[in-house]
Amino acid sequence: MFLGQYNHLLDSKGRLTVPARFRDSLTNGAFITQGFDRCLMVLTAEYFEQVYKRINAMNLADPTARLLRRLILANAYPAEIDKVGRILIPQSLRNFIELESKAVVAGQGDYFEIWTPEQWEKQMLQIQDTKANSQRFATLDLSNG
Amino acid sequence: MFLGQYNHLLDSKGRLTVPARFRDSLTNGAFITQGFDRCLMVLTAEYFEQVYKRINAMNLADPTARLLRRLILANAYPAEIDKVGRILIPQSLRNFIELESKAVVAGQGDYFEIWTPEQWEKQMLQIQDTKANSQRFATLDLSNG
DNA sequence: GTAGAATGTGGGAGAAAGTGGGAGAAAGTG
DNA sequence: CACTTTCTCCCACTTTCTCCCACATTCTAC
Repeated sequence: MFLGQYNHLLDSKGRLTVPARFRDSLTNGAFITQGFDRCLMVLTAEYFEQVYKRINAMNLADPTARLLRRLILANAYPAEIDKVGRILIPQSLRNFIELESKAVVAGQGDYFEIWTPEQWEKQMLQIQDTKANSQRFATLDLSNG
Repeated sequence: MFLGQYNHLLDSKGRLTVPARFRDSLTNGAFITQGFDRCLMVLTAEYFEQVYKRINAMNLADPTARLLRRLILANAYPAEIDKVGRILIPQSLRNFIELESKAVVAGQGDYFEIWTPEQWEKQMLQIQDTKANSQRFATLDLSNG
């Protein structure tokens, strides 16, 4: 399970070190893709397979389905971990979130996200607004069982 | 599986380099044809067979079926990969999407698409309209498990 | 507190990928 | 049948990528 946040650096070749605690979950392979909001998502192969199956089940004749397909698949890449635990982030994805040297890696349970420090900062401000929080999540069901 | 997007150049003879990561899937042959929307589709031989069978099973008395048949079959060509990994894009298909020098190659899982940068840009803008997305994604249940 | 291991970062060299063009073969035309 | 044009196969060059090693810092155990 991916938990916690880490500040890591990208090197000049676009490589990012995956936090050591995350690596065990990626031994069967991983995929990196555009996330919701201005961030990237890294998924385990298993999780990505699920998403892929759902997309593949959609009707090619439906224009919206084709759009969705393009969004997900044309922005997804297999993420291979090198010997010292880094993944290469494709140029097109770096462009999408305007990622340069500094990155925030944030665990999200079944997957993790990659942010620029600036965008992450904004997220944190939203999240730390406790007044807003007291109302915001009311509609979500967090009951147990 | 075809994933990711690549910006490649066509040379003066209309040849396009297939991304190296895509080539393994095309060793049994490939077909190129007009896609839905203003793009071209490149299919593996296996996948093309499937599509062909499905089209063949359609009722010839149905005008829409005949249209689809013409769209796909009359615009399909076998695509042969040369020694350095390029396919020749037939003139008629280049005309259809007004393809000149620059092309975007976009993975779509079982097949991949070829776009002009301009048309692809339009697609991406539509897709990244996040408000619309929240609705589109609702149809694709991304919850895990 | 110290030693050894683990983690994060940087860079070089060889290999692979992408692009361009020439010459002979094949196809089309009068 | 001769001629022109298009196509196909081959080679060459440049750029990018990938694999490998090296180093510094942090963490862990004793």
